[in-house]
Amino acid sequence: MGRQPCCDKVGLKKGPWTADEDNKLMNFILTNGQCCWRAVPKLAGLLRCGKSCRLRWINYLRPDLKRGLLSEYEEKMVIDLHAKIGNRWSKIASHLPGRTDNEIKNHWNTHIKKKLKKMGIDPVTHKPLSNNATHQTQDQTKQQLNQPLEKEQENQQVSVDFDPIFEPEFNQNKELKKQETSIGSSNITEAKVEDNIITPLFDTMEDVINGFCTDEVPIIEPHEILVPCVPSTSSTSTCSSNSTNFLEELQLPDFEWSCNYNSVSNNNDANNMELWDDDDFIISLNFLINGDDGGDRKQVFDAPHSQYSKMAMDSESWAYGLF
DNA sequence: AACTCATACAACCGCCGGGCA
DNA sequence: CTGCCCGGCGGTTGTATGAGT
Repeated sequence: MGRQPCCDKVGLKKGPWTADEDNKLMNFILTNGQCCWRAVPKLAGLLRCGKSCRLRWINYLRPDLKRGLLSEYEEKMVIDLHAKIGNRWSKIASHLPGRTDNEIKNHWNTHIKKKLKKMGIDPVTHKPLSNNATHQTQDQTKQQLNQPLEKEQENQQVSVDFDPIFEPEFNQNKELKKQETSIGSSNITEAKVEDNIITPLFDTMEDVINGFCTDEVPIIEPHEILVPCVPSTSSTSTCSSNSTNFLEELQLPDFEWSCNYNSVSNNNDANNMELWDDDDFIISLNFLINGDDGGDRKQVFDAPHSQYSKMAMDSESWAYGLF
């Protein structure tokens, strides 16, 4: 007996999502939270399969997504992590807040792979390609790859000294892992070895992002979130103000960057790892909710309070892990 | 201006593993 | 223990866009 398809494919729409579909999905998730994805399309009035909805939300609609090309620093992190754990894009993505596995995977395939090859590094093994000519470029490569990092290290006064690409130790670890697993060790052993490989990352990156990992995002209780425009008697309600700083008013849970990190993020440097800035978020949100491309950004702020209330999460939404 | 090719990225597909009855 | 459901993951494909001729 064959496996049941994830959804009834007859009559379901495929291909690029329209603004209207995005709108419906966005509104549904923001109103009801993430629940059984299979039921989402029906409930949201979409002719899509649940899987497609999930993908769309995770890879495109999630408000906490970061946009634009990966910075050099993020790229470096991806390379480091790939060297440690291979094509485990979701794991890699979990170390880069605001980035999705799909995005990283695409970026790897389109940019980083080529870059590494050009630099004489095998993108699969992260070892120098066996070509004398390429050896000459190794030092340059190392310099180039480390440059942005070193630059940032100076700024951040942190040490990121573990570079698996050029650390023989890394390959030793890898070999060790292979050996242990090939001996017929249990999954537990494998997991332990993996942990050993991954652990040093936190020792180093910890200083950079203050130990942040999306796997370890502290759970924020619903009551801890202040949502503007939800009818409230609070005198501190920011609803009444006509401030244009929507995000400030929204007080969404934010990532806690280290002070050092924040200081870097404040630069207008391309290497920054910052989430959407207010404008990006507003434009996107406005577009999604109103079908407006942001030409009249004011619309969001002038919207009636009931419109903001779409953003209000009940406890259930949070229980489902929205955001 | 029209065409071709390359590139980037969104979306799909099939498989896997965890949870549950 | 078994089978099913569901979410998640990684590989692959499809499509839009830009660059080059």
